[in-house]
Amino acid sequence: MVQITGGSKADEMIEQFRLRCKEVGLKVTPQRVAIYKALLESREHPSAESVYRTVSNVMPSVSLDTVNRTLLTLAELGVAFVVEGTGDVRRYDAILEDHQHFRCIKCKRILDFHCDEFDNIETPEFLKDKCTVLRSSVYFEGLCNDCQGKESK
Amino acid sequence: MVQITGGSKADEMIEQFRLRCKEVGLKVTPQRVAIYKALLESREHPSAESVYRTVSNVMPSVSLDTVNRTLLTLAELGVAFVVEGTGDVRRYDAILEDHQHFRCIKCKRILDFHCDEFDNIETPEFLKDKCTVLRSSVYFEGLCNDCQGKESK
DNA sequence: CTCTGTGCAAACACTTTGCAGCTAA
DNA sequence: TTAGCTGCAAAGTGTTTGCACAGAG
Repeated sequence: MVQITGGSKADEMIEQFRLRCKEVGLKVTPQRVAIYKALLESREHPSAESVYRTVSNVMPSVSLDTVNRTLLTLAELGVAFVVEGTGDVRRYDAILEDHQHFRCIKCKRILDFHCDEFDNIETPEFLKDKCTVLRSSVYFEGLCNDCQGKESK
Repeated sequence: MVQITGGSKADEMIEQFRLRCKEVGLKVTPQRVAIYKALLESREHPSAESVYRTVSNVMPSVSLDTVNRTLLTLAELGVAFVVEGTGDVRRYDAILEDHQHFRCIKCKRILDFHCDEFDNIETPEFLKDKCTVLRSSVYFEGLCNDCQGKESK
């Protein structure tokens, strides 16, 4: 849906990425640029493995580890992010009643809360054409009070 | 949709669980009951490891594998579920503009879509007291058309 | 020239699988 | 009795860490 139009827009984003790196004091290595570019061009929320395969085509010497580390770096820089919830161990819930989740990105704790207005999110029509929605939820992410104060990474 | 109302009706829920097992032809083993009970009583969306520790207290002989398998079974039964997105490999996204995600629970693919009304989800006041929300999103889960037809589990 | 970033390999953490003995029905 | 479970151990997958060398600034 969201479209990155044309190649020039991508170039522009890569330029911004370079600036952002310098701003924070990170080196602009060919690997980082290639990985960011691959992520930008991917329309499928790739896993590290998937980005690795793409980057390997243009830079066969790159390692999966570098891809992993770089993607994490990109997320820290704020030029990319981790899709909500992914990367966590599996967690279960026996509460079947409507409720929403807040997840602390530091300690990984999940807080339940409930807000009537979020109970019946309507599935957009165009989504119904593409898939069968079984569950929908509103999801919040951030820092819980316990983790908020602590500066320890 | 199984609707269970009430709060301190753990025994009642366990009874329903027994019935549900029989209904589907699953044996009601002490392990299954203990694991379901532990999950019911936990208020923190536990991981398998966490449930395992709890159950170990009352049944030291259980294995982590059984806990893992049983939790998956509970999710299939519909008496519990996997918290949205958890258990997947980490996935990244370089699109910073507002958009929402649909995730196919079978092939794990993620579809982007965009719906204005979901862009500015307001954080409930009481949540603001408990944590600092950095991101909020509306999330849909189900089967994509490609997986829909296929009966292969 | 210096110090960060990279590639490699080993270590980890979590999950899944195969199998033999056990047990709920 | 017997099909379905469980416990154990091993294998699989994804992620992290430690280290020496390479290359960006």
